[in-house]
Amino acid sequence: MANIRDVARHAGVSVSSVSNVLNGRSDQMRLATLERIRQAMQELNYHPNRVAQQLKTGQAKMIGLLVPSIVNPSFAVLTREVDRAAKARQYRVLLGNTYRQEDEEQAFLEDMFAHGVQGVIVAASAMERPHFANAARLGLVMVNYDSRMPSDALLGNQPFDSVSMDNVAAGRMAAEHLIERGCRQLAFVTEAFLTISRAHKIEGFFSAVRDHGLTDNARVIEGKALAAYGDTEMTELGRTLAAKVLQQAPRPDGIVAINDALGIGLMAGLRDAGVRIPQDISVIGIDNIPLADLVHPALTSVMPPLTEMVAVMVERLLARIENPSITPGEFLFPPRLITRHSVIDSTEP
Amino acid sequence: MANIRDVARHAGVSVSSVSNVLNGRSDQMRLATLERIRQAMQELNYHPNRVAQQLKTGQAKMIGLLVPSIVNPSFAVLTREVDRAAKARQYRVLLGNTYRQEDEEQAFLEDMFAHGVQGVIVAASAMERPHFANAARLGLVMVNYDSRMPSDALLGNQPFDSVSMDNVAAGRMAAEHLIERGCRQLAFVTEAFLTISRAHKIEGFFSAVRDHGLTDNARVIEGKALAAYGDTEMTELGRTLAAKVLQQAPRPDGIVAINDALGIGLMAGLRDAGVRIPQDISVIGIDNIPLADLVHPALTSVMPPLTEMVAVMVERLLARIENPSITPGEFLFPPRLITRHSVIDSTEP
DNA sequence: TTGAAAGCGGTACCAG
DNA sequence: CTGGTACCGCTTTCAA
Repeated sequence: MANIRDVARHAGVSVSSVSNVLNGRSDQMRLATLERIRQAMQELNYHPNRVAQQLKTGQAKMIGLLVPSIVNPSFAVLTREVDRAAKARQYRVLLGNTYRQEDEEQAFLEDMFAHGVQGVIVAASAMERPHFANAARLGLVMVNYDSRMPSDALLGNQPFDSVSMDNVAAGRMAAEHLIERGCRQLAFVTEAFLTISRAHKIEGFFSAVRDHGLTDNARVIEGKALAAYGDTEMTELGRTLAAKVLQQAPRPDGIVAINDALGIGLMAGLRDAGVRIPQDISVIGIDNIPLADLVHPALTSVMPPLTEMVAVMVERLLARIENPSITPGEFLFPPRLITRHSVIDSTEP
Repeated sequence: MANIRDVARHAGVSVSSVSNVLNGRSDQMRLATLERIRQAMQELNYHPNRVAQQLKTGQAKMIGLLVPSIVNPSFAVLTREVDRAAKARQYRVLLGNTYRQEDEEQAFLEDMFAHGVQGVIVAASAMERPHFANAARLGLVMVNYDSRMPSDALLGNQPFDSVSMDNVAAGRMAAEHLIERGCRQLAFVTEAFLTISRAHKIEGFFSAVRDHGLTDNARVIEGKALAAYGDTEMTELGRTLAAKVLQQAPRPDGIVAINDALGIGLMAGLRDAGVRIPQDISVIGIDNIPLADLVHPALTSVMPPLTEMVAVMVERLLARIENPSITPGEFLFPPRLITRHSVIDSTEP
């Protein structure tokens, strides 16, 4: 591995000159010198040592990505997008699975400091935990994805950016789709633990229901999952909640599931009970995980515009690393409806 | 961020002493000094700068993980296990999605050098591509997971470790399970592109078939996927191949799918054609992705003992970084059968 | 326009 | 047992 001195010697110039071309300050340089340096780099197959650069400049060219579990397809897709966006700007991704555990999160943040990583994307974590605020105070730039803040009291003076789908709109969009397709007895099925994004989805759901004068026919059905980070648990919960749905009188004919995994479990549970989907009951999810396409009937879902969201997250992260005085902001993205086959189409025979 | 000099000053000792306790060379040290240093570290909330350590020692405390696509659940699970194993040894994981593209792989390897990463786990890639051998020559330690070598001619003098499930045994185990459960018309359904692991699975399949005198009733059914790295593609291929399966005469009553994703698509396609699973046709996959549990009927599958395999991969990686003279080896792991509900149980009524 | 040299935060050798 | 110091590879003044 050749180093900058080798290149300088080989080109018969000083180290500084090589450093200058490395950093794009070759405008004032004599062309012949520039050429000689370029040549030398080529011939020695020189690649600057990022570690040394980093030690000197404090710039890591790495961003951290903290996810509850990479095995959850939503986060796998997020990770791919982040990797893509980072690569486009010559950054690499340091991944951490924290299973929503405080000690893992804490350890991950400490490692980010130790590795000189200045920016981290934090997905779906309880950002009110003190170690996040603490890390922010110590200069770590963070962008939150799909916040789980328990209250929005803090919004506006958070120490990090927040990028989410407009969950109120998503809840409304889901409910409205069901209503449009002719459903009149609506239910919102969810995990009992209330996060801000869940509260927003429910809020949107009820706002649509209200607009259509269906308030008396709408309700929330909830149950408690054993663990909240896997999809298996969500699916199991959905399956369990099928019974609860069928106990309702009058029985719902349209259901919004808080996320696709739960919706898929719910469909399985309903089917086991002899219910036909969508003929007897329509189901719509929120998330649009790849699995939605593979079940039968394929699950209609409301999806976040992930690529755009990730672009903004990475952009903000790098901008705020550059210029720490930028005030953190909140970014909301409109959801999109992906129509598949789990919602009845009354226009068809 | 306090540095080692701050600690030394605070404790009234020299930098070297602090460095010594940092590196566990405190045995010869006066206890009082040790204590003072410990105290100082505490009080200043000192965390050694890994970047500086790395520049000095060349040790990165990071390992690279190259996967075709993190969105493929098999690789997501692999990634989680690698992250776990790495964490247990105080390492972090640098992730790269390369979509099996040469330029992406090449760029990833170069970045590993630039970041001072000395060990990389390479999953399911075409290891005969020259940039891998080249990276090995330049000192990068690699462990291959689930090799895609087109021929085993090179085995034994490869520049990297190779860790795989015993694919012959896996193919045999799958076929034997079907036969035991009463299937007599067997088919092996696969993607047409032949990798070594695929060839081995097919070999195992036929060896079981032969042992039971069923050779005349067994065949391979294959199709070409548009892209080979995603699961969506595999699932689509499976769906497509359902028609081909149903054209066979006599119709198969037991199918081994080259991987779970394809098996899941196949089940979807068969179901759409009115075939009941497992009553009409049994399906068994190879992989055991989390999805297998979420579809209906849940997919019986042959699984690699992933946790053990990852433990070996990480162990070998770190051992060979420590001592580059260790000869690369090949490690084969026996598969396990995970019984679910996609294979008929003739013992039940 | 180019070069010399200090220093980023550690490590490790050698002296005392 | 502890301290002084050269050095890892690069960036960045400051001088020439």
